Amino acid sequence: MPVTLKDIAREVGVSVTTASRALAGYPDVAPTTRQRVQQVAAALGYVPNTAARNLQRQRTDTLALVLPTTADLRFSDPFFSEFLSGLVQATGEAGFALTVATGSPNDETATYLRLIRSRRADGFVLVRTRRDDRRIALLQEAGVPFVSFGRVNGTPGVHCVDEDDVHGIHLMVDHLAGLGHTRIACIAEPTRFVKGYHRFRGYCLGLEAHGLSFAPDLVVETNYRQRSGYEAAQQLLAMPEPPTAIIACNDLLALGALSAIQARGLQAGHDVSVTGYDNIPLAEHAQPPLTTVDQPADKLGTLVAQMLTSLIRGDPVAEKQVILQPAAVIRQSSGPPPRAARRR
Amino acid sequence: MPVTLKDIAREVGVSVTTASRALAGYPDVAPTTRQRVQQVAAALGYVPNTAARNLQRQRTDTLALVLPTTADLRFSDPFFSEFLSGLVQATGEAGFALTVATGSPNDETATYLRLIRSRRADGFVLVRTRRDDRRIALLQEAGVPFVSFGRVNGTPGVHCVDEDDVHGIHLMVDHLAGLGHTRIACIAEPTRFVKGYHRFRGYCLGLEAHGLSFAPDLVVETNYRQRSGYEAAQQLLAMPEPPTAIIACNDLLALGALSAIQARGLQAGHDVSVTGYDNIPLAEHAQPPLTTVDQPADKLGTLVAQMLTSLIRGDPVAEKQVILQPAAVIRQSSGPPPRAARRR
DNA sequence: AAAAGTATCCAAAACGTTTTGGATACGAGT
DNA sequence: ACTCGTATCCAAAACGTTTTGGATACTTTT
Repeated sequence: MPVTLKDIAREVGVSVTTASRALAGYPDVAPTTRQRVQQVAAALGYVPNTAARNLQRQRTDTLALVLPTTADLRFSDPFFSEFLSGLVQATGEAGFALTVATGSPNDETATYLRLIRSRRADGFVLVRTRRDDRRIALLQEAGVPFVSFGRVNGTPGVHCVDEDDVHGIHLMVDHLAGLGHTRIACIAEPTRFVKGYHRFRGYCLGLEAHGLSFAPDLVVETNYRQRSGYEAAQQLLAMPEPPTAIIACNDLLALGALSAIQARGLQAGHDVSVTGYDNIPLAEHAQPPLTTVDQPADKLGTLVAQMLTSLIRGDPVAEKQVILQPAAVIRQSSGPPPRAARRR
Repeated sequence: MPVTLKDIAREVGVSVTTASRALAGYPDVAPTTRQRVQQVAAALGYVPNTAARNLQRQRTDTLALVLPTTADLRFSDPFFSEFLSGLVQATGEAGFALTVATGSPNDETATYLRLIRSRRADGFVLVRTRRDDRRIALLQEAGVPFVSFGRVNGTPGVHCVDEDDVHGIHLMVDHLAGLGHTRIACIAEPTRFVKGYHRFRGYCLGLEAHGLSFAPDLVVETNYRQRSGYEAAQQLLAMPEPPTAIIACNDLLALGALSAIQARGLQAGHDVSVTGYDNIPLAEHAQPPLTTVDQPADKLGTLVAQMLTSLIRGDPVAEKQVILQPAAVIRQSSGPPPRAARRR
């Protein structure tokens, strides 16, 4: 039922070769012939069979994204869906398709190997990159192009897109220290992930820059979920000498922290300051509106897609590492420390 | 570089046919031969070339999902990312791949036609289904299997998965009416979408069931964004005789409404009640925690994937329409109307 | 008039898999 | 000795496209 090149060739009275070359724009086909071929192709609604084309061309014009799916890293982050949105959009605009697969972390290598060997995709998008990430060596050895969302430092020559998380959190420390806070806690993402690690480092470096001492009990390393932010904040607030400010390493954690603060009868932004990271749409409408660091999710997705498709095409890629500079978004969840705390 | 059947055949000293049939489990290959083939295949890390296999089999074992991307329908809904998570997971478990494309609404038909004609996918997942949806006729005519998330009533024989939105919103009306509210507003999603339409109908039917009159000025039809919920609530609260309860047709809208209420110095759940829909993870940690209707996003995604893969395989599908029954989740954003209002 | 160039076309091969339709060899049944 | 079944194998075709390496006819140059 589907119309093939053969149908067009028959209809026009020309060979399959000529039909193919006419549509592909080769110069060795007469203008009138080309026109007739194009006309018939359009009339019949011809679209090349992807499998046949992929087989012959030895490429698929497809990017692959493997979603990390584990119980504790649930995939409900609004940041991620905007990232995906940008990724899909730019992928399509570059004439590529995107296939999304899933692989549990235990057979992660197998998932990637299968995708590579089956030639299902020409390149890979890496997300949730870890500091020691087996996927990188795997893809490099296989010689498959890939772009990581999240900096990769150890290995040279890795293409990646990221925002400067260290600087981003540093901005929050600057902001809070500037307001007079001295006991600043941190609800950290897992530091085995590069972004979580850099955010935590930004916290440490920020404290140092302001001459504040690092107190291990003011740091709670947790996962990405809002509930964890809630629990971590509860724990921090229950301390004998609780922090006056909490830097949460993403907005969901921060929203959880806000919730914990209010559940305790305290006023966020007054009794305790809270900051987040990502500036998801919800942050603006939180109660109180959340001070955070802007991370333009869909733009980052777009950049990843553009870099990866360029890489695959062999187009020159200006920068191997594109690191966006973050901007602070100051809202009402942060304010000066309460007087009682200031007196200490 | 990639290892093919030919490599295995040469290594084992057998024909390509036999190698293929050995791996495919045909009975006409000697046990010892099969074993050697399997062994060599495993040793060489053989994975069939997808393009070649698809071309020959005339199917792709792939599902397609076209993301709706427009300015006002931004794709940052946490509900959706969980839906996608379930979809991807179940798709993979069924041995299918998922390709995600994007199509602006103006060339939507073209996007689908291209995907169909290029034989890129064996079936389609429809989301954001509209009441009058051209995609349905298109896919039916093309004879391509598809499953819609969101009921499709007009056309018979359409496979779909949904939650009973009418009933879900009805539950919220019941709840609010039971608390004594009589002026119940509605912030509706666009009613050209089936789910938005059914939710709005649930509101109307609910009012009717409780003998409450329908007031057009208590209804604001908007889009899916939180900001819109904020603005709609502002508008409702600015009325000379504002509603005592607001039914928002999804959680993001509800969160926006909560925000507007607090910005006005009112207390949600006390001065004005608010309910949402979807029970996204954020709802539980909102301030105050949001009364809403549970819609298990990842389960719905899973169901869609399972139904669609069964459909493609030709397996029997028990029910063409799987409609989950919703459950109310009562939290603190809803309470009895303030006394001043009750007196009226 | 022959040679060289140019414009236009196409048959056949190739991509890697699965399927079709036998072929071969061997032992059992007559 | 001959047929018949059975177990095991494989050459060739097919899927639909792109690419290779000419072929043909016509025009221009020498």
